[in-house]
Formats: sequence, structure tokens, C-alpha cells
Amino acid sequence: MNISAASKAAGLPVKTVRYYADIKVVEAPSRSEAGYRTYDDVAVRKLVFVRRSRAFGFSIEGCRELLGLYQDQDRTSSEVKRIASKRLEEIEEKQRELQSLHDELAHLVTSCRGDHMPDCPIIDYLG
Amino acid sequence: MNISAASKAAGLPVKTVRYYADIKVVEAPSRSEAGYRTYDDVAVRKLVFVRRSRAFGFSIEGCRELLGLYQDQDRTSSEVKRIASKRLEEIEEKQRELQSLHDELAHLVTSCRGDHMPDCPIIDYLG
DNA sequence: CTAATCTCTCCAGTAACTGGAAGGTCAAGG
DNA sequence: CCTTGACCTTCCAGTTACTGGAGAGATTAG
Repeated sequence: MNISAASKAAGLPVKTVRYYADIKVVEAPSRSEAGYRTYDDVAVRKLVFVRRSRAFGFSIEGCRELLGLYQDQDRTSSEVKRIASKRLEEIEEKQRELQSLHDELAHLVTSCRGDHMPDCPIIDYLG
Repeated sequence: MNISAASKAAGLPVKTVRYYADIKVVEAPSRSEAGYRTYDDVAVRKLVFVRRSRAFGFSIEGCRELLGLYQDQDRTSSEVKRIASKRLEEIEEKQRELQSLHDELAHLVTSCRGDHMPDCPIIDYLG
């Protein structure tokens, strides 16, 4: 499988697959005589794994760690759960931040009349 | 006011104040003979304005736009409201994304026993 | 007078790609 | 056989909003 076939199979842009190879997250298992990266099903599965992990917001380093566990027969589920729980807490923290941001901004937007006059509680608040 | 006094007054790091001057978001009104940036109260108020806007998640470009309205006597509150509403929608969109992410990950974390065995629904889901 | 503090500019690095240039490779059509 | 077009390669630059640090000049306190 050349890189474009692998990228389609994995659901990732070619550029990203190449990038993951460069930073050694998921390397191409081999190269053709002409130097083309060649992928197999195992590599594609790793790419999919990274795509899904990224979708959960894991950093590349986090993906590296998870990928290590994915391939580790001797892993314990507690290791995985610890990493996922950490990410879950980050998400919850972000949710709290966004919620207070939302409430505050929504309040300002509601109180602004939005007419042709310059008076504006939003600008007042910021200034 | 030299830059460190202005940065304290505005609640921003010196580096950031210099950066804002470089990219012409808030420039120093003048320079001393030795080339030191000199700030006045008006400039500090603009820095505070940008800090608060950034805290709402507005991009630098958004801040530039808001700052323009802040200084525009002929603005209409509808212009401000439109920009703020757009940001509010972005926040709400982000909240929805985070919520589904949260629910999915929380479900996985809950269903993982987190023991010394390798079997793990989180890894299974990702792979 | 000197040591500490402040300021300057410029360069590099961050995260995770993305776009593009210059050039080599491969398969199909004429 | 040649060409055209689709792939592939590497390398460099840009994105966002800073942040850190080097090297050098300015100012201030003691």
C-alpha cells in the first residue's frame, strides 16, 4: 500500500500520515525501491488508533503513550484507565471554563440592545 | 510609564505588551530618548481591553476589531453585539463538541475495570 | 563607580499540522 | 518511444499567540 491508499484507509490526510512517520508516531513499515513509503494493515490500524485518540483530544505524546499500551500484551487496564481519566478531567476542566465564559458573555450579549446607538455594555465591560 | 509599569498596570507580561506593540495591536504612544517604549493611561486602558477580550477567547484579529469599535465614537452597539454573538456561538459549538467527547469518554472510562488485566474497552474502542 | 535592574532587538521554539516548490517515479495512451 | 498526469519524495515556510534567551545598551541605588 502506498501512502495515499493508507491515508484513505486510515481516514487521514496524506500530509498527516507523512508527518506521523516523520515524528515517529506511526512509521511506514518499509520503503519501495524508489523510496516510496509502504504501509500494511497493521500500520493502518495504528494510524486509525491515533486518529481516534486525537479525536478525543489526546496530544501526540498522549497518543504515543496509548499506542505503546495498545501494542503491549502485558499492559494493565488500570494504566489505560488512568490516562483516559486524566484526559476526562482535562475535558471537564475545560467545560467549566467554557461554561463561565459562556454565561458571562451571554449575559453581556443579552443586555446589549444592538441598535444604532454607540452605548454598549459589552464595550463598557471590556474597557 | 516604562513598559514594566504599564505591564503591571495592565495585568500582562512585559513580553506580551512588547508583542502587542510589535504586531500593532496596542503600540506605545512614544519612545524615550534611549528608545524605551513609553506608555500613558490611554494605552494602558487599551491593553486592559485586549486582555479582557482575549480572556473571552477573542483572537488577536477579533481584539483588533473590537478595539477599533472601542475607540470609534460613531460605532453602533449592533456592530459590537454581532461580533460578541459570533464568539458566543463559537463557544456554544465548542461546548457541544466537548459534551459529546465527554460523554463518550466517560462511558468508556466507566466501563473499564481498571485492574491488572490487559482487557480494556478503551483500547478496544480506539483500535 | 559599580552592581543590579531595566530595556532594547533579534532569533528560536512551542503544537500539530498544512501548503507549496522542486524534482524523481510510474502507468496508460498515442 | 514519448509524453502526460498522477503519485511520490524532501525540504522550507507559515499558522496562533506568545515565551525564553542571548547580547548589548540605559538607568538607578548605594
